[in-house]
Amino acid sequence: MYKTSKETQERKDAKRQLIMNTAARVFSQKGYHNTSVKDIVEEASVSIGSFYFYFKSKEELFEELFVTISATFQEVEDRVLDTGRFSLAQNFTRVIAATLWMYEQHRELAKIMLVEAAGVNPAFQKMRMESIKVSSGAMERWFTRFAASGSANIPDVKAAALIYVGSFYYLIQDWLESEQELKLTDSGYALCIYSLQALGITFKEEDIRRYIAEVLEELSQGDEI
Amino acid sequence: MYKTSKETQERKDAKRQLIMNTAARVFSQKGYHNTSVKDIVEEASVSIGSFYFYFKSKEELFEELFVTISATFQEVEDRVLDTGRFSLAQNFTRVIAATLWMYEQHRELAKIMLVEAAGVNPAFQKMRMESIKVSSGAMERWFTRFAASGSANIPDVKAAALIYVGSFYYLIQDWLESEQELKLTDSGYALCIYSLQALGITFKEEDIRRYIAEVLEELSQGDEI
Amino acid sequence: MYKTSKETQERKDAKRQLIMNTAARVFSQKGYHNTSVKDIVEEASVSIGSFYFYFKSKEELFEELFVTISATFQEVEDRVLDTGRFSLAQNFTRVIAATLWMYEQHRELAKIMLVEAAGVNPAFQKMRMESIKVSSGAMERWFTRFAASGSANIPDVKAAALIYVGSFYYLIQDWLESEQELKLTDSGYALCIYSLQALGITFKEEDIRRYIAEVLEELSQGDEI
Amino acid sequence: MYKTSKETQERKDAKRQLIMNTAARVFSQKGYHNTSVKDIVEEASVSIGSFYFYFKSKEELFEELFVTISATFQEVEDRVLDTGRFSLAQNFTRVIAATLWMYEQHRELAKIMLVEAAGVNPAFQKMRMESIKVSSGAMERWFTRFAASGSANIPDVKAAALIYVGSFYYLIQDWLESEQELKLTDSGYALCIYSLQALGITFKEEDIRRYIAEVLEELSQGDEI
DNA sequence: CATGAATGAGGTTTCATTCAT
DNA sequence: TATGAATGAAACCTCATTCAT
Repeated sequence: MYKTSKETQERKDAKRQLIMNTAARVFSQKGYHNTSVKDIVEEASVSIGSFYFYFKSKEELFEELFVTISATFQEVEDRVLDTGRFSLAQNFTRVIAATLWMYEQHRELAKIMLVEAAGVNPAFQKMRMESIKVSSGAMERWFTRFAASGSANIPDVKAAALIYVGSFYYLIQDWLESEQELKLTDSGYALCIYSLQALGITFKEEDIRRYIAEVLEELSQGDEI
Repeated sequence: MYKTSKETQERKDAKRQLIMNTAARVFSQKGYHNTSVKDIVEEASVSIGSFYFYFKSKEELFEELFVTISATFQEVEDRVLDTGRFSLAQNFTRVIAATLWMYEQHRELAKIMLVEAAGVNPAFQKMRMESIKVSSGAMERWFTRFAASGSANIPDVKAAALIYVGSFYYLIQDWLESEQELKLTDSGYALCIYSLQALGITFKEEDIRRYIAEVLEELSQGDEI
Repeated sequence: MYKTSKETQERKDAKRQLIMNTAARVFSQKGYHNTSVKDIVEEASVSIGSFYFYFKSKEELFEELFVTISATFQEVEDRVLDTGRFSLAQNFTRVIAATLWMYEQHRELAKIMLVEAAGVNPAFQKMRMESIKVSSGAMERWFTRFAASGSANIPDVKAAALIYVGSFYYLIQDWLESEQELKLTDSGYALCIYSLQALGITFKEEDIRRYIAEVLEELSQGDEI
Repeated sequence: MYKTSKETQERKDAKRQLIMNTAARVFSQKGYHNTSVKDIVEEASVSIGSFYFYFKSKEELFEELFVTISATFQEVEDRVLDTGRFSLAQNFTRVIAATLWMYEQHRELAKIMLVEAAGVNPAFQKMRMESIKVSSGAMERWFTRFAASGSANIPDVKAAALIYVGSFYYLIQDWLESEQELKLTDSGYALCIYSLQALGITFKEEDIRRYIAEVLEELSQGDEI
C-alpha cells in the first residue's frame, strides 16, 4: 500500500514536472500571451484535464515557473562565494562568471524570467524587478562590507549595487535577444574590469582571467542543476 | 471644402492625439495585453469606429506610440551635448542628468517604451532592445574618442558602452516599478560617479554636482517637449 | 435659370451614372458581399456622401442596377425579331444569336444579373429567376403560336419554354465562369440546332449559319447600347 | 478510455451532424451571407464553442456541406442506370426521373448546392459550376456512344451535353424558387420528350410515361439516402 | 450639392476553464 | 486520476449609414 502510493506519487511528480518543463520551453519560444494551454498540453502529450488537475490556472503555472526559476538562478551564487577563502576581487569575479555561466546553461528559463515575465501583466513585471532586487540586496550588503574594510571606494552603496546589478542583467538580456552564443569569458571579463574599476577595487588583469577560468572549470565538473 | 478645411484637419489631429495619449496612459497602467480597444475608447470617450478610422489596428497604434516615444527620448541628448564647449566629464554628466530628467517628465511613456514593449510580442521586444542599442552605439563612438584621447581608460569600448547603457536603463526601470519619485540629483550623481570611475575618467565630486544643477536649470527653463 | 438647372441636372445624371457603372464593374469583379461602399466610391473618385445622396442604400443601388440591366438585355430581342418578315426558324435563330451577342458585349453586367444576384439575398435570387422568366413567358407565347400553326411539335408549351430558356441561360453562365471568349457562332449554332430539333421545327443547317451571320452583321453595324 | 469510448464518439458524430443539418436548413432559408454563426448555434441549441470545436470556420462548414451534398446527388445516377438491361430512351428517362426525385427529396440541400453556393464567394460559384459539369461530362460520354451507334443525331456532342444539363438544372432551380411542389411526372416527362427529340432519339410517348412510373416505384421502395 | 468624420451594432473567432464520463 | 467535449465571455475588427460642416 505504501509502495503503491509512493509510486503513484512519483508518477504524479513526473507528470507535473513534464508539464512545467514543456511550458517553460513553449513560453520561452512563443511568449506567454501567444502560448495557449492547448499548445502546452499538446507539446507535452498530456490532456487539458491533467493540466488543470496539476495547476489551477495558466497564470499560476507561470508564477510557479517564475519562482522556481528565480530560486534556481539565485542558488549558484552561494555555490561559488567563499569570503573566507578568496580575496574580494576573486569572489567578485567568481560570482560574475558563475552567474553568467548559469544563465548560459538555461537560456530558455532566463528568457522567461527576464523577458516574458514583463509581458504577462504588471504584477509579474513587479515580481521580475523584485527578483532582480534580491541580487541587488545581496550585493548591497557585500559592498557595505567592502567599503567598511577600506578595500573599495563606494560613496553610495545602495545606488552602486543597483547600478551594478542593472548592468549585469542588461548584458544577459542583450545576449538573450541576439541569436549568438554568449562569449562567457569575454563578457565576464569586461564586466569584471568595468565593475571593479567603478567600485575602486584594485586588481591585476591577469588574475581576473585566471579566476574566471578556475570557476568555470569547477562548475563544468559539478553536477547539472 | 470640408475635406481640406483647416479646422477639420485640426479637429482630426486633436482626436488622433487624444486617442494616442489615452492609449499611452492605459497601456502604461494595465499593460498592452490587458488593455482592450474598448478600454481605450471608453477612456477617451470616442467610438470604436473612430479608433479604427485613425488606426489600422491595436498593434499598429502601439507601434506608432513606440516609435514616437523613442524619437522623443532620443532627442534630449542632442539638446545638452556640446563637445566643443564642455569637458568630457561635464558632457557625460549633462547627458545623464538630462536623460534622467526627460524620463521623469514622461513616466508613462517611459513605461511603455521600456517595459510594455517587451510583452507585446517578440518583435517588439526586439525593437525595444534595438532602440536601447541606439544609445549604446552613440556611447560606443563617444567612448572611443575618450579612449583615443587618453583621457579615459577603457579596455573594451564596445562592452563598456553596453554595460553603461544597461546600468542606465535599469535605473530607470527600477524607478518605474517603484511608486516613489525619482531622486534625480541623487541617482544621477551616483550613476555619474560610478560610471566615470569605471571608465577611468578623472573628475572632482563637487563639479559633478554643479554640472547636474546647471543642466537641470537649463532644462526647466526650456520649453516643454 | 433654366439653363443652369438643366446643366446641373446633367451633371447630377452623369455622376449618378458614374456611380452605377463603377458599382457594376466592382460588383462583377469582387461579388456583392465582398464589395464595400467604400470600394465603389474610391474606384469612382466620389465621396461617400455623394453615394448616399444618389442612392438610398447599397442594396437599393444593386436593385436598380439589376432592373436596368435586365431591361437592357430584354430589349435586344425586340430589335431583331420580325415575325412578319422572317420565317419561324429564322426568327428563332436571330433571337438566339442576337441575345448571345448582347451578353458577350456586356459580360460584366451579365455576371451581375445571372450570378451575383443569387448571392445578395433570397429576394434577389427570386428577382433573378423572375427576370429570366420574362424571357420564358415571351417564348411560351411564341411557342404557342408555332404549335398552333402546325409548324412545330410541342406537346407541353409551358415546359418547353422553360427548358429552352434554361438551356440558354446555362450556356451563358458556363461562359461567364470560363475565362475564355464566347464562341458566338459555334455556341449559337449548336443551341439553335438542338432547340429547333427539340421543338420539331424543320430547318436546313446551312440556312441557320447564314441567319446567324446576317444578324451579327446587322448588330455590329448598329449603335452600341 | 473516455477518449476512445464508442459512446462518446457516437455523441460527437451526432452533434457534428446536428450542426451540419441545422446549418443546411438555415443557409437554405436565409442565404449564406445572411446567416450568422450565432443563428446556426441558436437554432441547433449548441454553444458557439462547440461550433468551433467541430468546424474550423463558417466557410469550411459550408464547403464540407457542399462537397457532401454534391456527392449525395451524384450517386443516384449510378443507382438507376443500367445500359446492359435498358434501352437508350429508357436509361435516359430513368436518369432524369431519378435525379429529379432525388432533388425533390432534398430540397434544402439542393438549394444550397445550386443557389447559395453561387453567392458565398467566386470560388464557390466556380465549385458549383464544376460540380454541375461533372454531370455534363458524364452526359457527353454517353451522348458520344449514342451518336456512334447511330441511334441518335447529335452534331455537336459537347454542346449538346452542356445544353441538356443546363436545361435540367434550370428546371430544378425554377422549382426551388417556386413555393409549389415539383410535378415530378409532368416535368420529367416534358424534359424527356424535349431532350429525346432534340437528340434525335426515337421513342414512344407512352413508354416514357411507363419508364418514369417504374423508376419512381423502385426508388420509393429503396432505402432513404 | 458635396464631403468624410463619426458611429456602433454585429460579425467571426479564440481560449481559459469546467465537468460529465 | 485522466480525458477532452463543452461552454461563453470577450477580443478584434468591418462597414453600412448618418450628419455636421
